Amino acid sequence: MASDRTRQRPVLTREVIADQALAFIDEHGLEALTLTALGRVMNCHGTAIYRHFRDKDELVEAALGRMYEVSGVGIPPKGTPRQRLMGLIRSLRRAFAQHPNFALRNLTLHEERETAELVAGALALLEEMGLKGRNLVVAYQMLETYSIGTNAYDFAGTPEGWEVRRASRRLVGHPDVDRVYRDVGTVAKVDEAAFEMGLEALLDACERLAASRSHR
Amino acid sequence: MASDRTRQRPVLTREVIADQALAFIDEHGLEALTLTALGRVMNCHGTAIYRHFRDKDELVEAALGRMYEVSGVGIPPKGTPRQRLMGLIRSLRRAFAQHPNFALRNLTLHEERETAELVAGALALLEEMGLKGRNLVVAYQMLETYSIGTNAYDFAGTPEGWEVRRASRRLVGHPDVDRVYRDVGTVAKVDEAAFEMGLEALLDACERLAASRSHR
DNA sequence: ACCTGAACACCGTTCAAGT
DNA sequence: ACCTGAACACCGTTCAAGT
Repeated sequence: MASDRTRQRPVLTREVIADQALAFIDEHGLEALTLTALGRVMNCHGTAIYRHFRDKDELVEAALGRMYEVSGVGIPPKGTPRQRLMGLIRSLRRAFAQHPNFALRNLTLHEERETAELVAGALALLEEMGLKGRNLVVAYQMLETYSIGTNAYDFAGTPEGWEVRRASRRLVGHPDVDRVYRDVGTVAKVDEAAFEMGLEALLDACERLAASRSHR
Repeated sequence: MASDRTRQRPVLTREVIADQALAFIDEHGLEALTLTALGRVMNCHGTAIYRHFRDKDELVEAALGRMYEVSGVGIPPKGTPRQRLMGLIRSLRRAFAQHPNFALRNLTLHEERETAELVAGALALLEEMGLKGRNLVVAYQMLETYSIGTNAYDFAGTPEGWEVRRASRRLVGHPDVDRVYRDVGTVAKVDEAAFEMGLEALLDACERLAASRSHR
């Protein structure tokens, strides 16, 4: 119905721009995202973006929000509380595995409005596991910090960073380490095994805390 | 013995510049570190630094190295393997608590030559606990990722970020959470309790893994 | 109302020129 | 050998001018 759009430029709206920024960051990385570069991709002047976003930071935040949406981050509807909690944390990890260039950005804190319902859902699951009071808060914080922290460290700079981590490991000169890290593919596998092992251990700790009678 | 140094400028050497950069980052943050700003502090032209460092990244890396040194990061000489391992990880956490502006920088991987002996020491302690082969590598990776990841998430943007995290928590509207986060001081306390709880749980998992007969 | 183009302040980095 | 100063390319951001 649009009369004549000038040479295939999409309509500039917050969502369209955020999606383009998401694609750009996925392909070229966060450091490469420049307003003029993004404008070139969208067939518009880079400064036009300022009509829709206050500054670059707000744009990147919107792109991160879109990433959460398209990645299907959420709590699985079925299973025990523990299983559903692990499902949420694993869905977060999958999201950053697919969009590793957002891993670092997720560490700097902003007002999190969109994730508030995920937090509420996770808290409800921990309550179902028997946690309450200060124990509930500490357990939640432990899981959030573990999830965000490990995602950031494991995926920041991947896949190029795998070779760096592997080289650093072999520099140590330990025979067992040397054998495991013989090829680059094992770096991600070890990271994954370590993540799963840690996740199970932390949830064990949550269950133990729930079983203990001390709750402030 | 120096004949006449021009108005209190220290001799420009890698170590002196790195120390000044460390102090600057501690005070003003990593984003505020500009070569011209650092030059102003040191009474020299900003470009003079390029005589001693290849680029800004190399300078920041040197500052991070100095931070490790002055913070006394290391393995305590006495105790059980588990205690010594926890001592190392806690010393790392103390270092970033005192120098939070380095928390984010530690996530991007570089060739780690200086920390190689710490890695070797940690591996030796895990071996004393009975770990070997692939299990040893996975356990080590789990602890390293936990340490670096939690430090990054807990300290990036502190102390200003505490208020942001607290505001985000109260946004959820959960009564228990609301009560715990009544004042800002509790944010750091909850983070600390969560870190300790997770650390113990991960070391429990390492001991269990060592006790199991499956290795490799 | 929305976009363009020029402009501003500020980066990291290079390099010829000074001493 | 080491530092200075000018210069370059490139940022984010602002704003008057166009349509």
